[in-house]
Amino acid sequence: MANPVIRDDLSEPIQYDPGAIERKWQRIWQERGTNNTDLQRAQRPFYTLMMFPYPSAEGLHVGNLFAFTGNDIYGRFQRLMGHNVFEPLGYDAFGIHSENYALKVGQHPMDLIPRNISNFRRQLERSGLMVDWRHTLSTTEPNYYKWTQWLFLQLLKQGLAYKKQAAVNWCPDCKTVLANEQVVAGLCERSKTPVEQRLLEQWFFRISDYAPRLLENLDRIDWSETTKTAQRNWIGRSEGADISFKADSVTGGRCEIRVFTTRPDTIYGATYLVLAPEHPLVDGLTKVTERKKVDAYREKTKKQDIITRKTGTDKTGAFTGSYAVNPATRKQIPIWVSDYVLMEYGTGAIMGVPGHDARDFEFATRFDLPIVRVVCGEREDANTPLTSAFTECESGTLVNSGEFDGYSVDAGKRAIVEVLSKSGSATQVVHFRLHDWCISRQRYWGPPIPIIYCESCGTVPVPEGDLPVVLPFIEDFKPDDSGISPLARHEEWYRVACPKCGKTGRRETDVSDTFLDSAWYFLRYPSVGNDDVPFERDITKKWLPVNSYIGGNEHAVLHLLYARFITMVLHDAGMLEFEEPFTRFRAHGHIIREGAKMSKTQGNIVNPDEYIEHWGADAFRTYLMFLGPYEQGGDFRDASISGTRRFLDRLFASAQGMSTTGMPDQSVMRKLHQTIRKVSEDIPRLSYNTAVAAMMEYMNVLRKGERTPHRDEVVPLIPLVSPFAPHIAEELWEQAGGTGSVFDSAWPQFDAALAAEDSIELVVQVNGRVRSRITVSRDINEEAAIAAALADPVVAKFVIGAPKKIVFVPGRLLNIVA
RNA sequence: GCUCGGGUGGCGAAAUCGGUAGACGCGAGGGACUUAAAAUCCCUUGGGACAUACUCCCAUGCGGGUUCGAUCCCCGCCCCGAGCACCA
Repeated sequence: MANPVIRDDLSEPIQYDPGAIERKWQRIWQERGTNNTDLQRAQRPFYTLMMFPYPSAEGLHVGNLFAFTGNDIYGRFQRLMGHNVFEPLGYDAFGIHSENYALKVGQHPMDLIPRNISNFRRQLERSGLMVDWRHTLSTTEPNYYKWTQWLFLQLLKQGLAYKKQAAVNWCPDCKTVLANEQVVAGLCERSKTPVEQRLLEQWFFRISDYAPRLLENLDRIDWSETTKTAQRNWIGRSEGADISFKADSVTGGRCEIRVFTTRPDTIYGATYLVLAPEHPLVDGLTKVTERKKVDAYREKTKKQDIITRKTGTDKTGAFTGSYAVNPATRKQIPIWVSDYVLMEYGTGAIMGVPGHDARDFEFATRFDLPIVRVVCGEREDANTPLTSAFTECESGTLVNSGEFDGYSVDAGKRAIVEVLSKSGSATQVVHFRLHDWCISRQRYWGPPIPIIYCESCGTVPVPEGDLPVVLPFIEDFKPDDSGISPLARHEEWYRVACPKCGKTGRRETDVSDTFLDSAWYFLRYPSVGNDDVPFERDITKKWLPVNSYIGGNEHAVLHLLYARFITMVLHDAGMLEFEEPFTRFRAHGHIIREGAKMSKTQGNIVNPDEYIEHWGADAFRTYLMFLGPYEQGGDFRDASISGTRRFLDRLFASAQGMSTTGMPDQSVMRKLHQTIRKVSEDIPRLSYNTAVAAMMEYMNVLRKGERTPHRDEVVPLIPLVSPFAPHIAEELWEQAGGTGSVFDSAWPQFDAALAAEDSIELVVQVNGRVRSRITVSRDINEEAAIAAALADPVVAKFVIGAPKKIVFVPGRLLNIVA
């Protein structure tokens, strides 16, 4: 054990040299394996996870570092609290982003990505994260995506993967399929060309089967409320009824049109029906006289791209010439076709209730269809004309609704469905807006979907023993006008023997969505190194679910939902004991710079290397955590970093000249324990900015006046700052004679008795306005407080006559109402 | 349009349960040290009134309300950010 450093000559202060200290400790951590976790022998496992980055060519973004540092602090804190913390980090390196960049710079992603990863690794190590690098991974490694392909086969086995025709976004200029995220206002993000729609055969996962569970479980997990809300909205549960309308088909015979509505109470106001243009019943319902118009309309809407259709507001449509019977009114109502009804949602057909739905009102006005009031509020009656749709239902009462007149909206819903269900024309149902997950990508840079098509055997899964289906190195990976994957140009790759019959088959040439790579990576980390299984049973049981997950809220409805879905599927297959992967999730905020968004084009991106070089990683980390509330983000201002650096300078200086004799100052010790309490409370709730502020405050107290701080006043501060500034903490810990790593020491114990103040400042208000502050004993009672307050001349001045009322908040405030 | 955040000094921000508005930091001003500068250290710093002090008034996007007391709760608006968007 080293002796505490005691120096006589303080005139030449030892300079704090972050560069040297950080290099030294990063080397020692590496040599001693300080950041490695013994996963097998850990007694109190704590898995802390951050969303893994996409390793871009530009290098680590300061936003990544902001996120990672917040996670690292939490992990280091848990370690000091006695947990065995596992903090892995890997790379999400497949995907269109990497591919487009590779195309732009004319290099191959297989060359580019390893270079980017090693640059990222260098930057991440430099920033002092407590990452166990023995467990890193990249989604692009065959020994990782082997298991991504395996996962696909498991879903296929469970009947949760299927193939169907679906529309994709197509950019005619880039000659490529685009992800939805790359279509901005109907235009290709890169070339600004209008995006077209193409119909292609695609693989889907039945995530919509899991909608009820994905929704219900949200009540049981400790996640940021904003994230849960986003998922709830995305899953979009709607309670209502499917109602059947009968109509005569043009080919003779009756047919039944099922519509979905959340407002069965308004059925007496349903004056027409609308089918989506793709609805299978449209053909059979279109009269000869109308066929031309209807066909033309369907053709027109088919050509329209997804975006125009979604954002267009002017209602269009065509009349089929047929009529259906409203089961409530028994009246004949016309059947229309319009693209404001979506085939993908509900039953692809609706009943038009123009009086009580804004869109139906617009449609009925446009095509002169009857508008009937069937609900009125407190100020209307059955005959009050409608100038817009009346959608208020809280206070609504049914009118013009036959036997249901006078019912409230809620009672009407129940009663009408009940009556109609007796004749079999209504069923209570729940619909979700969550669609199945399309995982096919007609691109190169992803894991090939492990399927072989055979003329005699059909769709054949690649046997698990043959995995991985290795992504071949090809030069011409640029997508072309054909709308098929670049891999489809390589017969030598896709032409293979059918695993079942041995005849010539053809590989699936699409690759899977990047989001599938990231939907299970947290299961892999603990088992990295074992290539025989995707995740080891025992180690998974010990380490999962993830204790703490931190990431950006932009993934609230994509990655976070997919990861939950995949976990549930594996749970149902008996491979996992839990069905929710992340016990606690917190969304971090985003940082901007000098009030503006950071962007490449604006040239205002913070390069972490330069800042770390200049200020040191510790000061940079501490500043990132100090600049704003972690869960809300903040404004990165270059001029402000000096403040956190100064704090570390002072900390370093204070630790150089500590006195080891005599007793510590009592009021300093009181402040110290108040600081311990504050920091211990702030870190778990990710209130890092206030934790740093509290330590700065303590530093100000410690340095007040011309005194040499006592060892006992300084040493407990070292573990306290260590999560934020790990290198300087290790250095000071060593200097102070600590054994081993500071991270294997203990978090300082808060002593309530030491922190307690004897006297307090009691705020005295008169009529709710602060008039004075008096110093009194901590446990002063009401009478004594009143007496002391009235003795104050300023208070006395405002209290005229006997007080009407006294409000006394012990230890805080006294309010005299005069 | 809907949903979720947010709006507080010159700036980044605090205020954990309805109880001292502006902690902490930056910047700015003044001072000490220095031949000088940097660094460091000390003091001041929301706005206004008063010669000064004591003190008082105003102030948390805007307008109301509840309360002894509102940055915080309620009602009605405005603005900024993010996400979703014809979801019946």
